[in-house]
Amino acid sequence: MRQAAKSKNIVELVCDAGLRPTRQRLVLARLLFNGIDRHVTAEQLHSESLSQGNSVSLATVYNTLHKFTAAGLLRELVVDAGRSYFDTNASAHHHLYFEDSEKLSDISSDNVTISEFPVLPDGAEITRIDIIIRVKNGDTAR
Amino acid sequence: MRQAAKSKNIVELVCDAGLRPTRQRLVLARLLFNGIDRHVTAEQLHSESLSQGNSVSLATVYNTLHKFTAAGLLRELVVDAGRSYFDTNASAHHHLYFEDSEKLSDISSDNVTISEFPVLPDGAEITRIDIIIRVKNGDTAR
DNA sequence: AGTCAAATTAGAATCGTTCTAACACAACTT
DNA sequence: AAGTTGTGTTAGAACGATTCTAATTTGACT
Repeated sequence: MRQAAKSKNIVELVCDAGLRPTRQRLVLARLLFNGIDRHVTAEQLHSESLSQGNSVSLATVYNTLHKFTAAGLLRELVVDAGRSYFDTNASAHHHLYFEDSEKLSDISSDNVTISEFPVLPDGAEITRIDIIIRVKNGDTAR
Repeated sequence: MRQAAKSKNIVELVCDAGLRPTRQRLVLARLLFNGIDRHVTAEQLHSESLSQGNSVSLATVYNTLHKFTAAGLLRELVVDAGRSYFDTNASAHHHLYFEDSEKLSDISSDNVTISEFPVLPDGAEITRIDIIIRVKNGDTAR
């Protein structure tokens, strides 16, 4: 369980990921890892940092999201054509997707069990299992 | 089980979907519903019809794929950001995604069981469950 | 044949994302 | 504290998939 709430920890978080703790990365990391799990798009995160007065270019937002993802701090997920969400919960779990509001909510993998696993081709290695339960109507969680 | 192999059936297939059997739609339907389940992108289908001498504009390919999807003949699925696949198997089933070759292969839903279903918010209604098992290495199953 | 809505089209427009190449900065030297 | 070097940031251009627009064509029904 990650609990990177205080600023000092944010610097460590970024450094531990093998990344230089630049102003931009710290701004973004603070927005992302504030203790609450989030599902953000690059554009969202960009406008959040701008509206709080911390200018970061969109290119940097993308670069940083990808670096964080490569470092295992984030998980990228695709739900809709033409838009990526970045999930601050990088551990194994699944998703509920509210089609109306285009919001995501986590499902613990404890709540889902896959039995009778399909046979994989020789040499194949599973990198990830994504389960998305698409829902319409109903309140947006979060 | 759909078995729309012969041309006559193709006309019916399109008409039964409530769509006018135009030349373009028949060309595309013939490519799509030839008896073998396929996972195609719009661009792929477009170039297939061109290379067999049947000109169809890309816009029409998109229009048609969406009409067919709305009619329940196809199922759209997103695996990668920025690209939609259309699956000619519209019934409930799941997918294996070969990251190296960017190909998909079906998994019967009989092979996967979800137990301990998560509790949904009030009023929520499941429209679909997508399970994608991402695989690297291993042969591409067609 | 004539009408009219529906379908098709080329090309422009849009959207999210990535690229480019110039500039700035952090960290390490001395 | 200045110099160097490689890494990070940036604005804006470029990109690829998809959608839109407005004009034209077609199919189906008088």
